Amino acid sequence: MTSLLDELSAIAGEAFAAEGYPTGLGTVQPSDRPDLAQFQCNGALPAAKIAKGNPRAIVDKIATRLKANPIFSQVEIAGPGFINLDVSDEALARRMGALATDECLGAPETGKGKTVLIDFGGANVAKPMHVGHLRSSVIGDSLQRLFRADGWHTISDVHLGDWGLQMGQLISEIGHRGIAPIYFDPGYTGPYPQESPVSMEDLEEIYPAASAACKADTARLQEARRATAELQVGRPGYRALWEHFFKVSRVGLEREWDSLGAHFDLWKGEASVEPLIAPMIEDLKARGLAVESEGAVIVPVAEPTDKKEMPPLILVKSDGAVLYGTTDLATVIDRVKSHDPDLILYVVDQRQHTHFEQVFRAARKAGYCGKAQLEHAGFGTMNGPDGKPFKTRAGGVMKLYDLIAMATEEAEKRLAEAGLAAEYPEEERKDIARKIGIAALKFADLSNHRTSDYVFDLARFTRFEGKTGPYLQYAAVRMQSILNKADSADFTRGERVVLHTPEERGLILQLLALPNAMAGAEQNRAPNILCDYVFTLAQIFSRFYTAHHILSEKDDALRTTRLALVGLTLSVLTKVLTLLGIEVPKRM
RNA sequence: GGCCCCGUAGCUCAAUGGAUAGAGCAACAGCCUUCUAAGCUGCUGGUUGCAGGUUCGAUUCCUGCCGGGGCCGCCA
Repeated sequence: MTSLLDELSAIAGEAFAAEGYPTGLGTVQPSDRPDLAQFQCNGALPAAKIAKGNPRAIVDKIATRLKANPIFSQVEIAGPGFINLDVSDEALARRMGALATDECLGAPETGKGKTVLIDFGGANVAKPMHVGHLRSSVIGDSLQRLFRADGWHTISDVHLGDWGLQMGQLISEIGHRGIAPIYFDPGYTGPYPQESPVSMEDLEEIYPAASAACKADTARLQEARRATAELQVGRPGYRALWEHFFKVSRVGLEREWDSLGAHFDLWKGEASVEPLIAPMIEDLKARGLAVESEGAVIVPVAEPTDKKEMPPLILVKSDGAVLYGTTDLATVIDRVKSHDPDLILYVVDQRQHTHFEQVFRAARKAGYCGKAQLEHAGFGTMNGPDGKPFKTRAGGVMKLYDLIAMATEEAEKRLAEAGLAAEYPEEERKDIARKIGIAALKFADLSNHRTSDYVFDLARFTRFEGKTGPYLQYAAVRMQSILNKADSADFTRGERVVLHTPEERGLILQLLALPNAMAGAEQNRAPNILCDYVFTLAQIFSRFYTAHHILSEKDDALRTTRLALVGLTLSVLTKVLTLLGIEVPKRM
């Protein structure tokens, strides 16, 4: 089903076309002046520019045509050439009926027949997830949900960091400690033990130690580089160790993402494309796209029109090891071959923008993209109160697990303060607190523009008042509570509604705007548009709720209409929260 | 040094080139014997960093400057 806004735009577009102007000028948008009208169309102004005519004369003609359409209850000319529009109550009620019976609640079908592959999560093997992984996980998962809801075929891939220098650092550190000598014995070729010589907890301790050792001692760094290169050319003992790292890490990572509610279709990593790398480099060399330079193999990607200097993409280092740019490029080949996507979206820190620009250019030059558009959807950092990237009090990196625990604890505090859930079973209260904590983190993260940094403030994020996740959950719970009571009283929810008041009209208009919010969020890869939409919906609902008492309403027609509005609002609210990855408890 | 992003109310943040730049928090004045007082109504708060330019119209596009962050060939 097309959205109300699209229908109005089409009507206005026809009017412009009939006067000899481009259809696109008919774009109708919600009015900037709700006191004057519900909608506005500004197309007459650019039309006047095209025709070099007087906007007023054009707008008169367009308005006359629009007035002939009974969908409008008001068509007025205002200002330099704006057209203010109101839609009739009958048309709104009809639209609402259609919305209520539509399972998708009017979701746009922008992705019909198209495939998007989303690369997010950003985690590495052997490293615990920390606060830096929150944004990629939360934004990526939300985009995945949104694209799917808009009709796209979506494929998500964690694309684990499992093939670079950090692997060599781990291996050489384990060698130094003599934990598992069998993997380092050049004379031994297997089979290697089934059981991992190191646990996730071991890795969490070993990796920082290895990293520090390499930083302090260049000999150790050389050793780690050598181990990396040997792993990549397939030394059996190292490969066997690597397998253990991957398996052990995956268990821990899955647990973390489960608690965040983020899921991946594919658990591939940099190493998955290892077999593709050598042929790819051969191919690039053969075609003269890759060249040797200072002992390394590079792909120059600078273009004459560049204003900024664009360093080449380094495929093979002078020590023979490959880099993440190499695996990223090979991954494009793999993804195009396996899924033939229309779009590959990389939800990765904004600071890696240049890196992706290099990889994308190399992929295009080599013709590896198929029909896929490659796009980096970067994001800003989560900062502490000092405006610098978030740290623990001690100045270290906070683990994601600890962050979630902190949020849950804060949520429990808030519940106690508000006197909510006090008499519920312990287990249920814990579950509610967990859902609130996650909602607080996610909504705070997603409601900021993707590309901007934001300040972490847990006390603010977990409030039940204001623009927060917990507030929206509470709003949903209370709507559900009204509906439960209505069911107990055997009240029916109307199918045909009769709109009478400004509060009812305001609510229905916002409900009907859902498809546009979804389309806008998709187009800009911007979940904050959904956050704005859903918060505004809750505000408008509050106004409606305050103005009209529902369960005590004596007039059956009024009560059924209003119950229908409550039901529909709850459906839309829940749906948008789901797109944001936020769960609503049954009660609070 | 070069390049990229950002600079909006006291604070945290929004705003496809369009009317009077909006929310939340904070402050102030009202509103609960009624569906969970989650809020609602009203009020206060701005030279959109500065200076130019394009445009009928600029927070938005262009140029310069100031301030903050980031990136800049063998880490990811």
